Amino acid sequence: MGKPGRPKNQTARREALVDAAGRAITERGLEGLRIKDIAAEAGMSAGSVLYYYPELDDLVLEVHRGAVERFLSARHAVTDEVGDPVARLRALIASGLPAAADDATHGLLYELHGRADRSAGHAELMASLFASEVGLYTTVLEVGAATGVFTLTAPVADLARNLVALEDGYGLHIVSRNAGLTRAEAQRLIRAHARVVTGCTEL
Amino acid sequence: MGKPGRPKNQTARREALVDAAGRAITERGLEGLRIKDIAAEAGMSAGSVLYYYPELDDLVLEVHRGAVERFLSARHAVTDEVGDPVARLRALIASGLPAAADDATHGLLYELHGRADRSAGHAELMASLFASEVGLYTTVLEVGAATGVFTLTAPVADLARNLVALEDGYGLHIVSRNAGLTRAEAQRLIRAHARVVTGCTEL
DNA sequence: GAGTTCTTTGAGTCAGGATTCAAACAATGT
DNA sequence: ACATTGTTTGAATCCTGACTCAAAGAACTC
Repeated sequence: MGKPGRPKNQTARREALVDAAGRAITERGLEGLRIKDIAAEAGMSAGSVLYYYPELDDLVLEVHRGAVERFLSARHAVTDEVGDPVARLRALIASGLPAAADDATHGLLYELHGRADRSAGHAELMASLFASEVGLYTTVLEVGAATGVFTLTAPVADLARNLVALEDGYGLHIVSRNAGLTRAEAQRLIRAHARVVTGCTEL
Repeated sequence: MGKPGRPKNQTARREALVDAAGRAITERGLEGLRIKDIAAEAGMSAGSVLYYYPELDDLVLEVHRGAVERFLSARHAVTDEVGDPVARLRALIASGLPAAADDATHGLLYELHGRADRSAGHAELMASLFASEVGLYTTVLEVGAATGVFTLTAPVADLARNLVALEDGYGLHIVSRNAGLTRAEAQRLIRAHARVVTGCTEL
């Protein structure tokens, strides 16, 4: 029937599996994750999934790692495009909110973050993501302050963390389909906050 | 063996089940929820659980509803104790953060909020909780502004929402065991923010 | 081109948990 | 006391999905 054999190299197949698992999770959620679905999504058999990932948790952790990585490099890319601190900060804020309730990346991230309270690995990833995001805001704020465009009202580390926390809070509500809170509104609110704490009216 | 019969009234048993399910969820998580566990926790048989809740989702939704209710009335109680707007705002902030990583109520809430993206019922509860919390902050801020203790830097509705979003964002990291962020630190950061936007230095 | 190794498959087994259900019995009414 | 109805149980059944494994076959070696 099928076609047993020896088709590909290991790393490529693993990537395919991580990819497939990511899709499966966004579709049915972590709770509804079945290795059969992963296999189907990757176009292989259930046996192969176990062959590469005897411990399913490892696969899920890999999905998380990948999502964090992609998300961060996307944000880096977005902010590196412009030099002006004001435009940068704006871009940073925009890139931190889910595009819509069904934003795939954010959906994945929040779903996987939910594992953090029971899994050290996921907790670590979540914490490192937070730290990196704080880092992004920190540098942008510092550049702005050095240029004189921003007048910071508090230690830059504090401001950066609050901005990330705001993102996370609003992001959570957006992916959760809170009807009283659109993405545009959240963006406006975060910007308003940024305007106050940087003393920069043209934000 | 056991003792079949007709022991109690319906509403009491349902409450017991909701209670038991809540405990089961905090222990093993939503994903590991087994009706056997609920039954054991409630001191009855699996059959009885199905008798009262043929649809398990209804039970979980009830747990969510209960958690939101308790959480809100606790926060109301805390802020109603004091009259001074400054003390009130402080108390409100303190009551919005998880006591620790294993805070039962917050754990439950975040776990259940995670369902919101797939279940309209849970989404509604989450949204209504958000709205209520915004309401709490709104009144405190308004009173403070009227008294002259606060000088608001933006529409009160905006400030209130940002405060709740901050709580949610930091709360998420606290229950997720983010090692780089203690409850005390989060509280300090939110207060610092509040100080800036209310222009109230003694916060 | 025969042997070796690595991959893949799918059928089969196994375990765990949901669901069903008949029996048992308490409460309540008559 | 008897009948009726509402609750409870646990054993039996059914289902789903994880996991096993022997067979098949590709790639690679020499």
